[in-house]
Amino acid sequence: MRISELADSTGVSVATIKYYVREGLLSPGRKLSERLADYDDQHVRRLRLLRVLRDVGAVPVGALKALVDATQDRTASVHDMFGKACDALRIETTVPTAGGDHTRDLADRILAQAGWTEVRADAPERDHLAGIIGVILDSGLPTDPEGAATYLPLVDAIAAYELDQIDDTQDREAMMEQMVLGQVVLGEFLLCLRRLAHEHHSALRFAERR
Amino acid sequence: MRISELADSTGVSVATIKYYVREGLLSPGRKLSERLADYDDQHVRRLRLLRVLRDVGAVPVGALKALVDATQDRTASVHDMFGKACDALRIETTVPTAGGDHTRDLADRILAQAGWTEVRADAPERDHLAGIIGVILDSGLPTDPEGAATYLPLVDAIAAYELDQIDDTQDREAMMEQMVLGQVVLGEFLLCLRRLAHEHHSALRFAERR
DNA sequence: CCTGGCTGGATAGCGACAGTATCTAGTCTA
DNA sequence: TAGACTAGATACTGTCGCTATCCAGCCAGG
Repeated sequence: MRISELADSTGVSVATIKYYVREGLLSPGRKLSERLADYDDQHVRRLRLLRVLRDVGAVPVGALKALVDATQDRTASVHDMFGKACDALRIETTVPTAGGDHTRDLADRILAQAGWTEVRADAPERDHLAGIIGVILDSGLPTDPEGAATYLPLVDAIAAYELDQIDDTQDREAMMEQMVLGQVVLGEFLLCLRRLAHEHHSALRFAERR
Repeated sequence: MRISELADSTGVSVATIKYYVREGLLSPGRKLSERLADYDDQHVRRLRLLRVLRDVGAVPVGALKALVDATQDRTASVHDMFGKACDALRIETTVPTAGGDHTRDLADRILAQAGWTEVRADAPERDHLAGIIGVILDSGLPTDPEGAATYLPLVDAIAAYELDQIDDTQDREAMMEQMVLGQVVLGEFLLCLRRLAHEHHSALRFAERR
């Protein structure tokens, strides 16, 4: 398949495909000659994935690169690969590390309470969680101390269900694809449902009230 | 309080404050003279809120404007205001409306199944949900047909809990602030916990596996 | 009273990001 | 063999969220 066909069958412009190849998101086609390369179904598949991640999840190009690199590293276990995916997909929101050690401690306690014992001790996500806890604490959000207790079993159920869906008879790359799509698309799905649920419950409580 | 004090006590530069005033995110100070205006605690509060929304939630400035406008409209009910907040906070990810009526139908069915009867019939979020369902369907994500059934009670519980936390003895603006912070910060909290849970469950299943 | 720093308001500029366009020189293919 | 297409390099564009500069004018301290 030539580049123009790849463009047509994915709806991505030739210029953008070249850009993605430059950025290392997509491997160059198999060279047939100096001025001609061949692209295959893998390219179509990858390109479709990249577009979904960008269109639905607004994943930055740099994060996509990290994802690709994680997939490429054949020495890592599947779990390590998934860990890197989690790291890359945490859109880098600058949570000003307020609270310091205290919030970090609270974060660790939440992990323990949830029973998530297998999370890497140095996972960047831990710091992120601590940061968010800091923001929650000093933003005047009315959170009761048992707030986390309400969330944890629910989140655990969701994550367990999603991981359960992954078909582990496939190859590494396909599994990574499922993991990443799950993170991003189902994450968006989740937030969307939550907003709808908010609207419903807000109606029950506040409709007609000025 | 003069503008430089407002800047100091929020950590936001004077230039940025001026920019926010220009964009209508922040009301101009009460004019004391041609070249001097007075800012009060409301400004500090608003500015802190704006920064949290941008730093943690990466909410675009345009969306912040929509939020401010929704708060300002005193004729709307609290629920209408919250509805507008939901609309503004759905970061506009271009979900290519694949599937057409079919996915819209599936979306309606999910709402019915969840029992969220109070969602506006013309809520933009419904289309967004339909779009996401479209993406899920043709992205090869292994979703069993009962997938939604797993999510709905969990999401409903989370949303109900969050709305329950809102203190309705306060004024309109304070309630809006709580609602918006809840949407954004707790949304981030939720996704963060979910990533951690993914990592834990992935470890249980895939550690050491190449 | 004057001088230096701060102010509101307007306008212009900047850096990151995600492409898009153009150019070159070569290569198919009809 | 002419016209369309291609890889690769480089330059440009538009949007976003600020920053910086400029212009008067006011105000407070010496």
